[in-house]
Amino acid sequence: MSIRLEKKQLTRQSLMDAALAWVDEGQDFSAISIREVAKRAGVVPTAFYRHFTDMEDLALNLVDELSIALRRLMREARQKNQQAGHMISDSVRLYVAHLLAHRALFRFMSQALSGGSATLRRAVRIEMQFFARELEADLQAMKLLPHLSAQMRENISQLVIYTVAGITVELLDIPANQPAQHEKLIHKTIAQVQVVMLGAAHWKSVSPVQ
Amino acid sequence: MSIRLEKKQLTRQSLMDAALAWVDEGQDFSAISIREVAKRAGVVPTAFYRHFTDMEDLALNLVDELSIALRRLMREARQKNQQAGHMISDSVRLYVAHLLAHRALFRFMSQALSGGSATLRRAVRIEMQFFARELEADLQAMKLLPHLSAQMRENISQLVIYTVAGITVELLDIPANQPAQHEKLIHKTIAQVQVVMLGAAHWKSVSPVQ
DNA sequence: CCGTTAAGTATACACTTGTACACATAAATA
DNA sequence: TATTTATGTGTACAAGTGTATACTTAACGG
Repeated sequence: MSIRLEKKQLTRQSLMDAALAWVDEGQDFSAISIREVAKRAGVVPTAFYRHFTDMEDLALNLVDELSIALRRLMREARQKNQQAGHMISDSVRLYVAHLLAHRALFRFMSQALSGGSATLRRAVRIEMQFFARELEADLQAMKLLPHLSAQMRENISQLVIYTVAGITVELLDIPANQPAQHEKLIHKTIAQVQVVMLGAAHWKSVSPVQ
Repeated sequence: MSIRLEKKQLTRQSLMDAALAWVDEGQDFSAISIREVAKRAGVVPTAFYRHFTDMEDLALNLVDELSIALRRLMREARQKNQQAGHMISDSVRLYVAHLLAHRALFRFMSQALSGGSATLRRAVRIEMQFFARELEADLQAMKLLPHLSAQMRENISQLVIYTVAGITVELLDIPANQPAQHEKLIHKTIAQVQVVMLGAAHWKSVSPVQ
């Protein structure tokens, strides 16, 4: 890459990192200003416009980073869980590890899911849908829940995502130095996902429980 | 109530309504200013301080309104579903009805759950926990899932809440005039809750699915 | 090597923001 | 009825905001 582009990418990343750092401090993404993000990136306010038109524009680029993080997570999960005896608990633990390694990014995600502009919300939603579809594909590949329709399997996958989204919000509010509380949450979530999979295994198109 | 207090409550409510209206327009709660909320309430900026110290203070009072709405929802659910053949689907439908009747309040809730200040997040979380505990109490009263420990029943209740939280975010992004899409989501959610309850019914302390 | 280009700077302007302070006025109280 | 009190007003100011415009200067391409 040319020197000029390289430098450009550098400040661009500084700007995005500055916004993420703000979120990581517990501040709301929608409450940061262009000037503030520029200041923290060590750059003059107007330089911001060389990279993004808007804070929303920057946010959409953060979604791309999120996307990469999620894909990496999935790849790693597939490598580790191929023969699988503790598939669910391993996956949840792996997710939590990634979550803690990218706190700011996941915080941004859960904020953008219900805050932010309509387009931003949509972008995050699409990422989560993609994640759910991949999960469905894995279930199919592993010949799990073969008695269910593909649609129902995707529905189940989405349910698992929602469950995991629940732990996400809770974990992000626990200080990083409280592993005991982390463990509690993890166990709870593992049980929840297991209940979901157990229910799916017994599902027969029309459930006896209504 | 004295005339003075009555008038005070009136402008107080105007301020809270103005903030909710802002959220209902799709704007972020954390992005509204004291001046803006005062303007929309038809009152001078400094009058705001006669009622709230902060926007966060106002937000915490909105949580109280939310709390009332949730309690009303639970009471109604109990009255309607006593003998119950379609308990799950009826409950989900009732929830969606309340959600649509108080769009702004639920939007505020889902924003505050992951956005906002730590205390605000905590306040909303506590409301949801309360909701989950009530659900557990109902399960117990109806002698549903009697083979589970109280803790596991609460865990299941929380799982149901998360599931419903999922539909909440999705529903709020569908224009109000698209009942067909609403129906789709409702059916999906009903199925999800049924899967959860089915899994809970088959749960035997250590799940065969791992 | 030298003119061109584009990333970052400097300055400027019109707004909006939170909040302090002194004030008006209607309700409460004595 | 006279006095006090509290809700809402009007004005003011320093600080922060988005963004337009003209600029420097280092890398690029012929």
